[in-house]
Amino acid sequence: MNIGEVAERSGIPPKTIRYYEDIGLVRPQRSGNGYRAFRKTDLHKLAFVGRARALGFSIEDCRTLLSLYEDESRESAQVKAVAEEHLTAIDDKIAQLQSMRETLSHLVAACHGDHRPDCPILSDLSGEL
Amino acid sequence: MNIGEVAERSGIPPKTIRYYEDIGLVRPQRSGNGYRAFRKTDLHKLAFVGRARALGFSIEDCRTLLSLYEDESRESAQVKAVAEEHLTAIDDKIAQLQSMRETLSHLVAACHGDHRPDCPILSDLSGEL
DNA sequence: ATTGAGCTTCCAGTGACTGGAAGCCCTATA
DNA sequence: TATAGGGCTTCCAGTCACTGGAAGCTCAAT
Repeated sequence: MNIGEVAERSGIPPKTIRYYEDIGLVRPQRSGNGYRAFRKTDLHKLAFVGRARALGFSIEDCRTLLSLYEDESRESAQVKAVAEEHLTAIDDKIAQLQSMRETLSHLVAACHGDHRPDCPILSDLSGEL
Repeated sequence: MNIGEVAERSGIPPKTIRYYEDIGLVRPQRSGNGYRAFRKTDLHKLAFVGRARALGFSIEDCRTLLSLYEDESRESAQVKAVAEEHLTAIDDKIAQLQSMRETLSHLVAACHGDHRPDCPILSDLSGEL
């Protein structure tokens, strides 16, 4: 398979696939013409990474998860630990965003949003009490 | 004021303040010795940016908000528009994270997390049905 | 023979910093 | 007066995960 087909099948753009090769996530072979020659396992790996990325895992997490996936002597506890840590990070992020959302929505609601210059959003940002 | 004092008072690290000068957010004067000489208005601006950043506004948004703040002929509708757009972006982000959280938490709950290798997290990522 | 699509590499840019190195400036102490 | 330290300066490079673009090779079809 050439990169285009792999891109289509995995949903990952060619550029990104090349980048993943650069950083050693996949190691496709090469055909005589210099084109990358992907095997099924490469496609499989890329799809795996695509799904992990969609769940927000970092590239380093993906690397870890891939190696656990390929390690038959893994313990599921190792996988779970990675996932739980990521879940915690997601929760922290959500909490942070919700706190921003809270403040911001109050400010937006308080701003009349007309042609007049006075604005509680700017007042807040400028540190007025 | 030197950069250290401004950093302490605004809560923004010296490195970041220099960066903000680089990109033209603040334009402190210079003392004879080459040190940056911040006035009260510079400190005020930096604190403004610090609060805007804490609400998740991008640097470009901060630039816009600062210029609106300094523009006496602004209309509050302009400020509100920026804030509402950002609020929408935050909501999108939260929704995306919650969707990840949803999937991930189910997977984590389903993984027994012991010494055995079989793991529903890896199964899911590998595309098993 | 030529087009056009697809592939290759390499370089640069994104956002918003952050770390580090090399070196000047200022104050205090021995 | 020498020196030690801390603070300041600039510049370069790295972060994360791509993404865009340029120059050029390959391949299949016309």
